[in-house]
Amino acid sequence: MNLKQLSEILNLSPTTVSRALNGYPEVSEATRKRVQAAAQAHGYAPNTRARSLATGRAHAIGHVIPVSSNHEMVNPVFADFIAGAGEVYSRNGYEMLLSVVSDEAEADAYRQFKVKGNVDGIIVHAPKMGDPRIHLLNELSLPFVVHGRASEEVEDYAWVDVNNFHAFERATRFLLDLGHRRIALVNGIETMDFAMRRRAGFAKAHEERGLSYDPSMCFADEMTESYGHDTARALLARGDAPTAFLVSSMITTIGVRRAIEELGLKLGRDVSVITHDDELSYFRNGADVPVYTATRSSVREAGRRAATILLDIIRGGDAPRQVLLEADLTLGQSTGPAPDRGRG
Amino acid sequence: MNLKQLSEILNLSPTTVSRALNGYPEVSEATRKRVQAAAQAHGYAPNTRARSLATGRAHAIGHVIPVSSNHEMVNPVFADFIAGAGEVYSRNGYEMLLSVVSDEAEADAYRQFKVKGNVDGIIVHAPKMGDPRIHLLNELSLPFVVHGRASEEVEDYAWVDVNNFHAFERATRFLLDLGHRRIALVNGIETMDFAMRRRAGFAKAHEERGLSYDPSMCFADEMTESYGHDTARALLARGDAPTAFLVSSMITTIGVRRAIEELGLKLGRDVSVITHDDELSYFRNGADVPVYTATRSSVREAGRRAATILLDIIRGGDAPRQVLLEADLTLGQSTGPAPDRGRG
DNA sequence: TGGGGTATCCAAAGCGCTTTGGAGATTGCT
DNA sequence: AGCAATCTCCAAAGCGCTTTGGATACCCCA
Repeated sequence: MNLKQLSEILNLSPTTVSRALNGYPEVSEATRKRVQAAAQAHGYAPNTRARSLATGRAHAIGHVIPVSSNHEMVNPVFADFIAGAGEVYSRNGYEMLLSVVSDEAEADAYRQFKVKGNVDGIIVHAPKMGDPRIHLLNELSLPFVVHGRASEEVEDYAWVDVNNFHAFERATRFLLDLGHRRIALVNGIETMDFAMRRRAGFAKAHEERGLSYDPSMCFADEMTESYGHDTARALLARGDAPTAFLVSSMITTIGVRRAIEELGLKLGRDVSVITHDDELSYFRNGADVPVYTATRSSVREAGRRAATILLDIIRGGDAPRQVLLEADLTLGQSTGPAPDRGRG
Repeated sequence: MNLKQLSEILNLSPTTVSRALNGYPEVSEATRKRVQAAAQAHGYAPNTRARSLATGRAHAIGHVIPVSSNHEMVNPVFADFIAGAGEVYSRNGYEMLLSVVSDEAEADAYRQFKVKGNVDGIIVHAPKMGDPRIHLLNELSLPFVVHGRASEEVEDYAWVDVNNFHAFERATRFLLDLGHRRIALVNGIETMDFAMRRRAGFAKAHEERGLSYDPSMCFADEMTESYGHDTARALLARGDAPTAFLVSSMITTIGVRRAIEELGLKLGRDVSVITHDDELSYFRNGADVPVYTATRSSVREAGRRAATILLDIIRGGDAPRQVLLEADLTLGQSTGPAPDRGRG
């Protein structure tokens, strides 16, 4: 069933049917109703490709998912981010185009999107410091929103980010307040912008109290479970073992926890842990009392916000282009006062 | 830059340029080279929408991601499955269209794909027993591959599945061999086909030894971490606590582990656990010696296989349409002989 | 009655590509 | 040399839709 066939059934021209369906005023309410009813009855919906070609708008948003070439890891937050963004897209009649691409090919993926004209805008994931993609996309004049920010970037661009600096600054302060002085930072790869900011917050909290931290207790890698385990295991074997961990992801925290338990230590008593919690749907941080003390911010909500901004840009709206979300610091069972010196 | 402009630069007709680029034989090798070079130089790539309209092939595959309406959960295996499928798509010049949709709206999402003509095929996720989508898609005559199977379905269809029955049968046998007699099954929702099959395998292993299992030790729910925790916590408090757990997902197993440790029990000694391991990229099951004894099957590989089959169907190929992957049973540190009766 | 305004509908062009059905140039063969 | 076969290339139609620029019919008022 296409437009022409439907119009023949109705004894109308394709023009009128198209206008009726798209809400143009040049058609009487009576015929509009008639057309809508017929479209419904025959299960007609305009062919996306034809409409896109005619209007020049793809009604689709592109997401480029980078797969790190070394570990072939897919960041687990993508699923939830995409779920959030997807909600907004469907509600607005947009489609989501996913491109799974290895790191190096990413820039080219954006160019392809532009040249092939199959998206109206793009969401940029996982920006690195001074990420070149921002310049590239501005140059291509393809609307985009970044999930995160790219420091050192001077150009103007739209973004949705969590205040990672502030979150980790607060978390660190909290641990210092509890008397912890040897705090390990188990961070993401620090070319990633969020990781760099978290580290800066961690450092700032020490500085402002005139304390210094041990760089040999700061780690940066892809946030897998085994990374958390192996790092914690090694650290806890040291003579000057840390009394607290600040961990950048729930998954990695699971590994840290495993190490702690293997050594017969008790979480929240012998060792304190604060994690960053993206509120992944399958990994809620406890029900009544959270299991982990955590800096918390919903990545799904971030997805919604980013999508909303992008659609607004495409429509030429004037909503704010930059959203900085503050993370909650929720108190859970994984933190406690620093144990007496006697232990170490 | 479009076809016409490029052809003007080259002093050729659009026809010739199109043919040169698409490898038709009606054009000399010399001009083909010239055309390709020019396309490269000017960064030309055909407009997807126009090409789709002309050829009637969308060069895109649709994935419908259902978001369960009650818990708003996104299955964490999707990310890895999609990464696997995405690889195959990009390699073959296909795009991936994602539709995030609540359970109820799913059937309609497929109809829309068909009517709007923006995909050439569909991957069906998370089939339920006797899933109506299979009949629907056959009726729509839209090529599709199911990730999993739908028992009670008599129609013919393409699928890629893990032998869930066999995997859980073997795992159960293994626990029985170790002397375990009270085994808890912490399963996914049992309207899901895979969950039902796993339960059947679990039952079969008992039966064939003339043993019976306690239905009050069988659970079925969305596979979150807290589900695993709360279930194990409750079970271990019982007088007839299980000595072993068979768990349907790594995430849920993390919760089970947490419960075990909270109670001061030792995994692999006091309580044995076997999990199903989808080989999620961020959650590798240990390095040298696996942490968990597990039935293991790469969901990413399943994604690759499913995508490959789908493209073959679309091209009218004749590769096998049904792939049953056997899961490995890998021995890890989470299982051991059943503890003496004395303990309970 | 007749001219201007308004409401309603339509014909045709065009979006950028592929593809059918030739046309012209070149070659091979007798 | 002359004709058919073969190489190259091209004009034009068409994919299904939107949109510009009318055309027609109807109404109101002088």
